Amino acid sequence: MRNRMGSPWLKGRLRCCGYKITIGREAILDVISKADTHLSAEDIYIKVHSMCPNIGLTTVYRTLEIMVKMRLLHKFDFGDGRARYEIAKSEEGENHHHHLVCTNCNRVIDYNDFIDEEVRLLKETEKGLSRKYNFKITNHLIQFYGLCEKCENLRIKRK
Amino acid sequence: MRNRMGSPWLKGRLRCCGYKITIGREAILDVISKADTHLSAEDIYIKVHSMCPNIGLTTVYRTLEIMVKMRLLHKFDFGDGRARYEIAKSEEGENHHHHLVCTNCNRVIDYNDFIDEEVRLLKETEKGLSRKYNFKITNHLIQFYGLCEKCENLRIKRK
DNA sequence: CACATAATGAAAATGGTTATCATTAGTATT
DNA sequence: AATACTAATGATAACCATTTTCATTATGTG
Repeated sequence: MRNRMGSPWLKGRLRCCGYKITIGREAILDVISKADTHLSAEDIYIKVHSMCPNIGLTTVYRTLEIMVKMRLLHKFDFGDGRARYEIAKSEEGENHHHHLVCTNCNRVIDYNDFIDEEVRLLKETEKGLSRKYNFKITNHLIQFYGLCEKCENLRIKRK
Repeated sequence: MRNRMGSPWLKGRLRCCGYKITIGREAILDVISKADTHLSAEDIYIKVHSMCPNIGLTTVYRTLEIMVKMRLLHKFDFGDGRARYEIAKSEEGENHHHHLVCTNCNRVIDYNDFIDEEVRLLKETEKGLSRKYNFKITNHLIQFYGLCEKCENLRIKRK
């Protein structure tokens, strides 16, 4: 588990989607799957670049795009002006979580309490929505917004 | 209901938050509350500008920011590279809805089926999360992603 | 009515993301 | 292994939504 470089699993996924297998793609997925926070494209670039200095920011963006499309990654907007990425595990898996986003400092807390019931309800809703709107649902997003402990304490009325 | 310009309600809200009352702010809220789609800052600017030509894009951005902060508006990211805004009605109100977002063409469908049960569960979850993470929750976001009817039909395997 | 200061508009700057294009590197076929 | 076809790449520039700056104007208070 320490080093997934050369993961045959990723190779298979890339190949069967018609994509080529490259060091860059392996390195990028490796970095994201090891991360414990939500990395931005630049965060990922810096980490990947330190291992493979011949991988540019452009490639990072392109790779992120295809991996989101392949549903290997989730892309989030937490309101700080840049996209953030995390590994997409199965929706019932132990890794599945939702987010609490502080609207003041943009801190993000992952939670997986209450997830089971949320997911159960979402599945129901999905079924109904798919039928009614002829919409093929592949993913959902739940986020709560508010003030984290710190920001609530030093709450500022204006600005 | 046709013309809310000069709404004493907005005046009160602005005043009690320490903001001044200006034509621009009234016009901007007026445009958004009459809109039936999710407008971007530029959309709003164009509409407001046609009525009050002396209101600039900068002011629109600044006004949107404070109105989101005052929770008069909700700000959304539907993945097309610009923020979109809608009037924030009460969460139990008849206007409350969630979104279905097409990841291919970025079309957004508002739905309010199943909302009641979703909202009920969210309230529960909120309570638990607030307590556990000491987080003051003010808002939530639920979105489903997938392919709308049209895009699913002309589905393209790659790119 | 005058004053303090918030709000504004025009213009420039910012910064995340995308497009361009010449070069490199996978992969399937010999 | 060598070839050929084409996807992938990196450097650079372009893009474009949003913010910042700053001098000017307008609002609310005393």
